[in-house]
Amino acid sequence: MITSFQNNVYEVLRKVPKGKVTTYKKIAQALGKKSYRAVGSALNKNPYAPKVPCHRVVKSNGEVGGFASGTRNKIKLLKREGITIERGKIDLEKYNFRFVKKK
DNA sequence: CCGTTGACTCTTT
DNA sequence: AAAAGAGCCAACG
Repeated sequence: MITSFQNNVYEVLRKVPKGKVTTYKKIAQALGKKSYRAVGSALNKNPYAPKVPCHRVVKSNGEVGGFASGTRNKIKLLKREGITIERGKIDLEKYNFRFVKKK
């Protein structure tokens, strides 16, 4: 069962381009909420695996975070997209993606 | 409806 | 720097 909340998360995350990453917090903010945890839960159930790049979502402090198929695998995928990860952390300043802010 | 759990985040020790 | 506590929202039983 796909809830509206999950659908929102997937739609936003779908906009993240290859080679960039976002954080759970930003997604929540994009939805106008502070449900950081709920966002993670939604991604864990992610029914649109190839459509939604859940591996491009990291924690706000730069750590990779979690992954349904193993954090190790997540890191590998990110590196494959051209993202450099050092000591299990990502340069948010470098790869941080901004959702189109419509004024 | 209430309590527990979770791929989180921030502040304080 | 590392650990602990508090805050947050949604899904499940």
